[in-house]
Amino acid sequence: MNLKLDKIDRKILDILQSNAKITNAQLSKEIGLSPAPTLERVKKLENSGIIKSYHAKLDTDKIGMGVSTFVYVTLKGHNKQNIEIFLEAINKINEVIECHHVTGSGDFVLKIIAKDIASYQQLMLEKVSDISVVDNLQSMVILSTFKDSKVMPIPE
Amino acid sequence: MNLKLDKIDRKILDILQSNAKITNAQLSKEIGLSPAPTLERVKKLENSGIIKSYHAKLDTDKIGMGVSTFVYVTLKGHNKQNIEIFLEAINKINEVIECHHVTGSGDFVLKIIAKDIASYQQLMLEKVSDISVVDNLQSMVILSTFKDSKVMPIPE
DNA sequence: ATTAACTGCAAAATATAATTCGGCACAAAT
DNA sequence: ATTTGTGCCGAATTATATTTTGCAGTTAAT
Repeated sequence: MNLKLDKIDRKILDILQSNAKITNAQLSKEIGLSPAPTLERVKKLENSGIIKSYHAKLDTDKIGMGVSTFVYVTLKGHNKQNIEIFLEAINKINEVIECHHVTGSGDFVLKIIAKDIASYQQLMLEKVSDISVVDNLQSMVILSTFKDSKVMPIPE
Repeated sequence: MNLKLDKIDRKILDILQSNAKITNAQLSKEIGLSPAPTLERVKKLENSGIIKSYHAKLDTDKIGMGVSTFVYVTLKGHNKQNIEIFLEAINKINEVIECHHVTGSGDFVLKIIAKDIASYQQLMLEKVSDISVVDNLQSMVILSTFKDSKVMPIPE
């Protein structure tokens, strides 16, 4: 599978990142090709795994999930077994929508969403703090989000 | 506009969050309705703003953006004007894909992607550190991402 | 209770879009 | 020069979305 991306491919990726629901006909116009080769390129990008998936983005306030937070987690020991225990527990919690292993004094960064502060507190107390290998938690509540672009720049 | 979501709406949102490219026919099967009312519901969800947009998710490694980081930013003053100066500068940097105003001793959390560590360093030195109102920066490199679900739970 | 208005649904008809196919042009290799 | 491969286009075909019509259940007003 050839992964080299030309200018047109990058344009396609740009457009599909910001609007996945565009029709192939419209996409082909915007990149300056006819529908057939446009579709061919999109399929190639999908099959090669460059495009991993397509997702609907929801309004968190409107679905009643008004509270979003980042949580910095430190584990009791940084060994492999503890990490596995932690990840397994985290995977079961739907409100944890992101989990990243990071460098720095802490170990993990989580992104968590909740209905409100009360249910956030409950979630943290009952589910997250409760994970045996968790040593320390530091929460930051997101007051507002100014950028959440979903469009990554693509290097040449 | 009525924003009340019933069980079927929530199921639709669940499915579209994890797979936005499903056909209406298939979606209608999975929720147990015929295509017509299914489409009607999806359109309602779109028009009411509950579904904000649709996005392709790319493989960061395959597009050559292997480095992702969280950056914790403290401004020199927490006043409105400084925040505006900061946000304006941040908005121009494509590699900054997220920017959240958060509680805590610092002010903002950024998510930044870059080709590699070298270009990340260059980006930080030349563009981010350079913003006049930035006081302190603390970077955490993402070693690996275990969860990035794109599917938020929806309360009843 | 009876009617009217509304809502959500299904089935079929229609419109739109995706996909496939055949062939042409250019480029690289022999 | 000839072959081979790649990428493109236009047209035909197939699949899908969308609209329309009408029916049934629910609610509200008379």
